[in-house]
Amino acid sequence: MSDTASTPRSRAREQTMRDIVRIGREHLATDGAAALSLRAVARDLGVVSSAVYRYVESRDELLTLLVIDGYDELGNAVDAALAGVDPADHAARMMAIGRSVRAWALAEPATYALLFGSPVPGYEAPAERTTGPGTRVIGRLVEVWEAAWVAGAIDLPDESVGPRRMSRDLARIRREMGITAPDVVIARGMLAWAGLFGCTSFEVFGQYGADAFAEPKDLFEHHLRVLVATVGL
Amino acid sequence: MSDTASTPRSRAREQTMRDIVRIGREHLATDGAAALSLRAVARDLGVVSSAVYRYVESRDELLTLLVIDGYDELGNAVDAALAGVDPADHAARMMAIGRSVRAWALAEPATYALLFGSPVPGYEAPAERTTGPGTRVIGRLVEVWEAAWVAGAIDLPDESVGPRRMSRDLARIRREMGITAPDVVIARGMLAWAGLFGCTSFEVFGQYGADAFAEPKDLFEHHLRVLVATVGL
DNA sequence: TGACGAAAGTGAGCAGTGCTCTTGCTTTTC
DNA sequence: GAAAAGCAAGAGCACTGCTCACTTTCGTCA
Repeated sequence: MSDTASTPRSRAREQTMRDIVRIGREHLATDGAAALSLRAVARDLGVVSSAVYRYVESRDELLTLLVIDGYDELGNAVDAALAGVDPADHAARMMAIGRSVRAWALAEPATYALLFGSPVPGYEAPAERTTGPGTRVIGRLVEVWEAAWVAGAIDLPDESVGPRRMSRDLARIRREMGITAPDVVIARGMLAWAGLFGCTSFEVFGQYGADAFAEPKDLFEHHLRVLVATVGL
Repeated sequence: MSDTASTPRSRAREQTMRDIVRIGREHLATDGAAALSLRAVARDLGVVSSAVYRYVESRDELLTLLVIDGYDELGNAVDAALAGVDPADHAARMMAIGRSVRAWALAEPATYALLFGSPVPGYEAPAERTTGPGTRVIGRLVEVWEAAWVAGAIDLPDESVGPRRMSRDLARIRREMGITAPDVVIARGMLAWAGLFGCTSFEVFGQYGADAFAEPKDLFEHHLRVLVATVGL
């Protein structure tokens, strides 16, 4: 691709791109998404503001780069956490995913907010560039659930989860993701997914109240255990 | 208080305040929180920008007014939904709360994002003015759980939910809220609360994917049922 | 009734923002 | 070595939050 060209100019260009993303991440962490300013990035880069537009089309484009960067980092954190867990211990794997999501969110609250908080007004992440890295976490979760289902480790009542039109949607999802787990596993898995991010968001965004808990991790661990049970593990 | 004074001038002032909040809400709905501009509000109000500062201290102050307004509206929506439900049918009451939260969030996504999404950068809602209206929904939920507990309608294992320090925190919460339900009810209730907002946020913020479900309400209903079961109802 | 004083509204101005465009300069390529 | 492409600069436009000196309006009280 472009990095094989490696002319001096293209190498300088890529270095500048990396610098821009790096400085953008710093500003994101310190000032938040809406305060992200291309002019400020340009100042830190030691360059006049208009020069940045040679590299980044717009402020929204920079946000998109940071979104992709954030999804990648979160995905790497989850993968790293999974590396040390027995592939056959499905509950432990789901717990590891949950813990690593929470830990990463607390470590990078601004980036977490950019990915999972309210959308930045007037900005919409271009799906074709963000859905790939954006689905890594749920992808890993689905892998765990599917493996557990195949291994017969999921204990759930074989209940109907909704009207037929919903089963059709779930069947399509099953087909697209190439899994075999039944409706109830997928539906409850999505609840666990939303619950995981609900708990994480409440903690990161301070919805529980300033210091209601001396050790919020205790509460999260309990919630995570219940969520694991919710999917029948 | 001040509305009893009712001098002509104070009445005009209050009307202007209402207009500012109304226009602010309109802009919030159409453009989002970060795009909320005092100058634009002033234009719609038919007044020069600096005049608005006679009524509102700053842009953040306006955001605070909108936050309070939003919490009030959500609280009213929940109360209205509860009005028609049998007080003894605890599960139905919890379902009603959940449905009304979701419905209001879908009807007012921008306000919902302001309340429960990522915090607006550089802005922090002053707790002393927002915690009151901000706790109405969780307050109603706690009422339902407590009533169900007292009525013996909650079926949960009497399990330990975490280390002793967590029980201390839960005991403090129990005391402050004047309830009697045990740790597991409170802890699982908080999970249900976070789960409710996790599901709602995923739907409002489009995390499920553009149109993965023909009728997202089906999925939400299923999730709500599971959440109700999570608290033992 | 008329004068006074407080409140409301004005407009200029500062510092910041995103973004565009022209103008020079440097590097790559032919 | 000349042409083409890439890069940085700086001016400029329209917008933002917010302040301040100023004028107008209006309620109250003598």
